Amino acid sequence: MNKIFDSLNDAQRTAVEQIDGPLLILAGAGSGKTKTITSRLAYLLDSVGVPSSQTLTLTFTNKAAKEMRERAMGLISQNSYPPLLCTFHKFGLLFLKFHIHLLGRSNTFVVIDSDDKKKILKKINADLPTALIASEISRYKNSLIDPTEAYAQAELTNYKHIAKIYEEYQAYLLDNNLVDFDDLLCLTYKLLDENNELCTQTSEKYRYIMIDEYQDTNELQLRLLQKLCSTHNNLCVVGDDDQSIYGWRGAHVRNILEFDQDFPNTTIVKLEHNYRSTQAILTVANSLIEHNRSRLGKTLIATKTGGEEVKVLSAHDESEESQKVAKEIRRLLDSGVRANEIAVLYRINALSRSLEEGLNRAGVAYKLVGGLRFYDRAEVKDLISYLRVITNVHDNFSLKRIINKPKRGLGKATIEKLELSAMAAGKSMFEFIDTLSDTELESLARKKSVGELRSFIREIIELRDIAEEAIYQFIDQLEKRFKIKETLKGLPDEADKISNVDEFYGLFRDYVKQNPEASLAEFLNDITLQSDQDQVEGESIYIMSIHASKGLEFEHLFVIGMEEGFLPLIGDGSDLEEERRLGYVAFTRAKSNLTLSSVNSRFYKGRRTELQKSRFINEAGLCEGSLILEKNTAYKKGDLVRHKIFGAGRVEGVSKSGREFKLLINFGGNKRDILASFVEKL
DNA sequence: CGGTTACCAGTTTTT
DNA sequence: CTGGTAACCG
Repeated sequence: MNKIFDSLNDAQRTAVEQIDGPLLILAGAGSGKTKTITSRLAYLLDSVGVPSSQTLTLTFTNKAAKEMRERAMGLISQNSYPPLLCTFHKFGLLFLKFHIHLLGRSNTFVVIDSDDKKKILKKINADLPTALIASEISRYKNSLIDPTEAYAQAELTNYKHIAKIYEEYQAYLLDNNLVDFDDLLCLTYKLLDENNELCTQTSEKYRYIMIDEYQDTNELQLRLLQKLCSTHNNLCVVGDDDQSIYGWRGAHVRNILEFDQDFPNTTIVKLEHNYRSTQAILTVANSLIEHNRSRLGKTLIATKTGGEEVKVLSAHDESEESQKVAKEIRRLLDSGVRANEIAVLYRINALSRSLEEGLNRAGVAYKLVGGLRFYDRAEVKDLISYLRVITNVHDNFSLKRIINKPKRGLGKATIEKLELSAMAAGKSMFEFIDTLSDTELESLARKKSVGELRSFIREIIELRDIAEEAIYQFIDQLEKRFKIKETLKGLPDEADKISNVDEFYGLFRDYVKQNPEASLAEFLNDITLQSDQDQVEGESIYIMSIHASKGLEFEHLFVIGMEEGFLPLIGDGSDLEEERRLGYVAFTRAKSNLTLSSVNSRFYKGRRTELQKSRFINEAGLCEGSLILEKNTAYKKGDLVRHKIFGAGRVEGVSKSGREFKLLINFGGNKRDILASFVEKL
């Protein structure tokens, strides 16, 4: 009990103790959000005596779930059974495993990822871009609109077309017993919505529900939560409206802004004490975010006073920018700062290239966070397809991916032919090929391929038996039979690919060791819901997009590309307030040092563009040359100066005029622009 | 079938 | 300038 409360401040403690009814915890950046949520869970179990099986804690990412679980387990007394703490999607998966039969479907379904989804869509439609259709279908599902409704409400022919594709896509999923990510949530909702008894029963089972990062929830998630707490309304959500940066992905900031309207009698607790950043950094972050109109309003209060001023660095172009940043980083490293305490952030990934060049030239090792995810790499997806076919030979989709890997002399046309004939015969491709005689097969494929196909079929069947009877031998047998690594030889980035394959093999072996009873199918569904968890440590600095930095913190932080058009990024669908929140998220990652940089021109999309400084620099209360590196003559806002005629004044702004600095000076209410050479520092 | 070249579009990204 | 895909020959 004391263990839980000892290190909490008053607001955190209030949040922990308020257990009944809706509770909104507005947790500012660095305010001890995870500590509060995990303490609350421990309090529920240990002090209130709620059985752990009656709690449900949901997060967005596996990483957050894992971190929270670890921290909660450290607080909870040993004798309680671990509470359910997982991602929204994992919860959906578990729920569907138990209840999907109520929709007339089998619980042997397979979860497909967005890549699979796009491939299916591409097959269905040739003309419209699949990315667009994928996101439209996702939008429909998240608004609980089925294909029939989508068609009915579509006015433009293009949308009718999309609705039609949506219908075919759904039929395809149903035929192959597949579910996509959105289905995990919308089918769960559907079950709860259509079965009152199940809804009541489920709500009564989870009497205390907590949601992390509530500002990232969408409409469907809100409605799902309303079902889940329909019998008790014991819903505690934690989030920060100022850190809502996923609007473009369907997150509704309104969910957090209007939480008390969705759940009447809400208690609101604000966590405004920031334990991460210095006062100097928080002043800048607060000043920026205050320019947003739609926010609940809170101000971060520093617990670390003082701190170095936020620096603004300007450069002529991206190569000078990265050179300057790299030089600063080099200096930090030379002064004994550990590499993993340094990070560089940017709004768009395209900015990483010049940065990487600069870092390489300065000999600074870096780790790029984000980029292509492990499970999305082609060679890893191939392996997954092998595993999927082995668990389910009827999976035509995965079969097509690997049937010619390694090459078996089958081209697009042959595969198409096989598929169509199989369809006509009412069989899956695997089954079809298996039941055909050699002569029949020869009429569909090259003679040379027939033998290859036969052995492919045989190996798959044998591997299926091995998976069932001796799963610990499975990986070795898979590699032995299909020579996966060998076929990667000679390809570009051969070493990387092979090491990814080895990594996958290792992951599989670990999984088998840890879950000896699990089947291949369970392994597959688990990894589909998993993102990159690699948090490689080592002596290198981090570079990543602002989005990827959410939830992280760094002692020394650089934010590059502070220009109009890059941050804020301007384009269709861009939202200035969300861009400002991105700036806020970026700034609040810094613990003791923050440096912003901007350039006069940047090479982007094949052309050089002249750029203006980001308005966010001004909004943050910084001005050009707030503190310019490498120039000891620079003035910054707040400096006292003396002019021969006007006397003493205070600097309010600094800008550049040719090679000189122009200062905006306030001489007792009289403001004037004056070149720096005409004044002296006091 | 499989490798080549032409062409196009081009934020942010988890599950 | 990139990277990814579609169309095109050997």
